[in-house]
Amino acid sequence: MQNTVRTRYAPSPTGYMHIGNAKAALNEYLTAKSQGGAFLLRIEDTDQKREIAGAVDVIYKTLEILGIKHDEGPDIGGGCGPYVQSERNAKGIYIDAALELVQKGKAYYCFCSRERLETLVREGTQDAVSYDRHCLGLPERDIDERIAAGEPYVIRQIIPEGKTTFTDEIFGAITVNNSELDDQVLIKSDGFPTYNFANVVDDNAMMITHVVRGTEYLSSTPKYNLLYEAFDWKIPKYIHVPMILNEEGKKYSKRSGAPSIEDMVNEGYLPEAIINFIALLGWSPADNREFFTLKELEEHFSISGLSKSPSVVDMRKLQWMNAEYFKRMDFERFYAMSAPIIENALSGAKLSFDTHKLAQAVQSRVTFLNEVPEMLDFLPALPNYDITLYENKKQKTDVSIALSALEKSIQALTGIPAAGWQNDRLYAALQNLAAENGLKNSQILWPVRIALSGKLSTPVGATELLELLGKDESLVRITTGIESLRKGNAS
RNA sequence: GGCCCGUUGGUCAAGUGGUUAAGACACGGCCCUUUCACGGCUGUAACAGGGGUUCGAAUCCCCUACGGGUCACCA
Repeated sequence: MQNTVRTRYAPSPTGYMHIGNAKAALNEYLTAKSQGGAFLLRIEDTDQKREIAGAVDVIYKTLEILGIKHDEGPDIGGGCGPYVQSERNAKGIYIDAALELVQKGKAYYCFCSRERLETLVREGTQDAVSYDRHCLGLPERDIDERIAAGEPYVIRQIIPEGKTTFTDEIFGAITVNNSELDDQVLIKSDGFPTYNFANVVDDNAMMITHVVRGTEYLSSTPKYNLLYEAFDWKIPKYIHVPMILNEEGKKYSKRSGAPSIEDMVNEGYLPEAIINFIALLGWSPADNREFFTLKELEEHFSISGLSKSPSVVDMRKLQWMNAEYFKRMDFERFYAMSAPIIENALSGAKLSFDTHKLAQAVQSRVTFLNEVPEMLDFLPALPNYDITLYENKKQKTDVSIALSALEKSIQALTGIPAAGWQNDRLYAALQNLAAENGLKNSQILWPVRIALSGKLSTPVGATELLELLGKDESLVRITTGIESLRKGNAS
């Protein structure tokens, strides 16, 4: 197949990956995969000062967690390697490219010191600096001598006069006056290429067809075009996607305390929920559907669904989605994930509980797995609780109703043999009890549930709790409840 | 400050000249074998403002406001 779509995620190894970074990778990935293309990973480590040890491994690991697989990259190779810019630089790829432009008269050596550069101020502004082409047109002999003498230099591209227009797949045609642009540095004095330059050289070498990146690159895109034009290379399609903002409306970033994907997963966010959630940020499917696996996204993603304006991350919606993913998960998988937690939470208990039943009870009401221990903490031992829990306006119960409800319940329950201690039968018995006494179901069931759990909320209802705790323990707890209600009433 | 981009409810968003301006999260109410939840039903809530163009504008044009991005030997 010719003209296959090729995209790349090209991070700098400067630390962990957060939602914003993951979204960037996902955009590249989906753009390729939705069109049957290839997705590659390239490491852009041209700034040695900012590099952080181990960051590349974090990138591999995060992408793996999320299920975003690259087809080519430093770890798996491919036809366009190496895929790490420092390695490419060692092979002279960038300097050769820059020299090619010097040869063509489209770039030049510049020996200006940083001190001199700082004295340059763009007219009409306070702080923007513009290079004055001081070194343009130096005699070749001078250049050779100064280089031979070891004087540091950079290589700059000559920005031609006129205007530059590029077309973005989302924003359309954008035109900028070249006078806005500086003679950009291609090769830094440390011999490394600048980001922009390396990016263009590599995207060309790696046959990247679609450049997907954040809108913060919109205003530097003319520089990219000028580079492609200077080399007479084919310009890729540009797709500038809106940025991801945090709750304060600022760019989602490490600086503002964005958590890493790894941390989020450790806290209990499911990778598939994260993927689903971030996919819907700044993009919407043609049919307004909300739930997608990564595979489904690959089929449904389309550039036309991308929006122009930035979107704010709403963690509550992510949490909702996480809970949805637990609910929709098949039980076997949920059981495998939750059973160890349930068993650990109950490890000190004298009673034994049916882990299977507890897992079922908990599955539909959990947002994070680490909530499970707290949900079940009343099972091993009845906690101390305040008798005000028995008061519930909506259920029309108060302390005195609760007391008589419990007294009547304990009689009715005592009569049920341990062998028939099952939810259906228990429910029927308590329902009868309510009917006989002219009470609402909830006026019996609420107090019973409180007495059994000592908590306002439990993962299961009153009669299921009875079954779970067993006859003996249930009667003990209800008796305890009666006693505390009597005391409370008396005082 | 120059240049570039954006602006539909608190948030995500549909919508591309004619709609009662979808849907989701969150929030409120009601219903349900009881709590929390699930589920079902339902409510509050939006086209930044002003001018045009048009029979008709969230949709097209202009201006203003606000927000963001960018102007590096950082990526």
